[in-house]
Amino acid sequence: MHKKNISAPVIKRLPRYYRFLGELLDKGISRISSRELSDKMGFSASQIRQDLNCFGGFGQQGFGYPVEGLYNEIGRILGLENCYNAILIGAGNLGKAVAVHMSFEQRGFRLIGIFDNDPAKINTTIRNIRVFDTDELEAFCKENKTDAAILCVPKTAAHEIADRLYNIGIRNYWNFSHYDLSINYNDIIVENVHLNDSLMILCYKISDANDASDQNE
Amino acid sequence: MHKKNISAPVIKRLPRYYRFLGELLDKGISRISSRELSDKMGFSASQIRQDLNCFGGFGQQGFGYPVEGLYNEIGRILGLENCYNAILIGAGNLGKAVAVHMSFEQRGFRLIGIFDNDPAKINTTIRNIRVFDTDELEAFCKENKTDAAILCVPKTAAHEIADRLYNIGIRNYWNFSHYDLSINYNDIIVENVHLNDSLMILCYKISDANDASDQNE
DNA sequence: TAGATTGTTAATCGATTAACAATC
DNA sequence: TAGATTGTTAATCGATTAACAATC
Repeated sequence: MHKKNISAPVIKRLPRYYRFLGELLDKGISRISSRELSDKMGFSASQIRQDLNCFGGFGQQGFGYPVEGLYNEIGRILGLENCYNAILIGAGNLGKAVAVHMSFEQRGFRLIGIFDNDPAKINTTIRNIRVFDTDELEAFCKENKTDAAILCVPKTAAHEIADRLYNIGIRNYWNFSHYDLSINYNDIIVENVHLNDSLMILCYKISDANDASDQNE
Repeated sequence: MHKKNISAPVIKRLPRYYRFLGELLDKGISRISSRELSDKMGFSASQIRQDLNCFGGFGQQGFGYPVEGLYNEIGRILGLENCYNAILIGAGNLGKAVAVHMSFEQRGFRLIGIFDNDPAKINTTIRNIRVFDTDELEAFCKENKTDAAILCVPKTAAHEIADRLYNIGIRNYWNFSHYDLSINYNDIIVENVHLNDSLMILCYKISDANDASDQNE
């Protein structure tokens, strides 16, 4: 079902296709050509056809692609019909935002537990999910099948928590902490969200543009 | 000062260099070779030397790179000594997390105002910064030089807010909303943080790995 | 059928890796 | 000096774009 060895650039574009096709679907558009998609999304038509053909021939010569069929197909390729059990560690501002903000169920996940070591937070609920004491991590994961962990802890705590999660047997991570998990373990799957890095890149882009407009180099 | 036409892959790696060099500095390490950095960071030594040489010859043959000098140099390349005035729109969970969580001052920015249209939030303070009514956006930006906007509004509000910010003259955006700014304006600088996309990519990676271990294709 | 648009191969472009002379 | 490691050029690899035959 899944084709293998799809390159990282292609995979990164899939959610964007999914988003745009969803919008077209909402607008009631049922058919679209790679050329029209190109205009809307800013990828070249050639690249769109190449990308889609990694997974199969979803289009029809002379007519283009069926929006709904393609939308569903990409959802399936992404694996969104799954329901991976995820736990979130760190119920600070960021952890709370992630817990409340994300539509996990529409993205292939279910949030089954939140952990924190702040007594003021333990036993409260966020989005109807109980906040447990971090001490209970091992016991919880023994009782509840846990497929993935979301790391929203400060950098100082990340190393210890990561070791514990790894020892429990968790191998899939959504990592918001400033700690490079893949350096220490090589048999894990990590998707990083490094907000600091992102902000620094914005800073670079702005500074670079300013330098270019000031002609005095 | 800034070299021009640095490729996007190189720029994306800069914050990571900065982070690792900062750690070495904390540990009191004063000198490092591209080979050692390679082991720590997971980039090839060749790539590290290529990357750094985009900006200048910071190393010394036979000895390697001075950690502190290189750290400062990359900070300067990123433009972190700047102090761009930024406003944040949307004081929901995510906006609040971003406002509280980020060390703006160490990343070239200063957060000068937060905006929301929820009466319960207006005139409260987050991190000592006042939350203003979104209606006051134009007036505020007239009074206060505003270099960048951080968009933490829901998708439904993003389009209207983006138009208003653009009309005010703001051209630099840190975009957390699910709205593609660069489709509508072509003279702006945007750095996107699409959490939904990131979660879907994690879903793909997990599903893909599971398919590979189930041999039944 | 004629027009349109895909699927796919070939050409180009760019990024990464390898190699090595320069030099500390 | 000899050993080590950079800076930089050349070779390779991979991704994007262009082109066009297949076909709806």
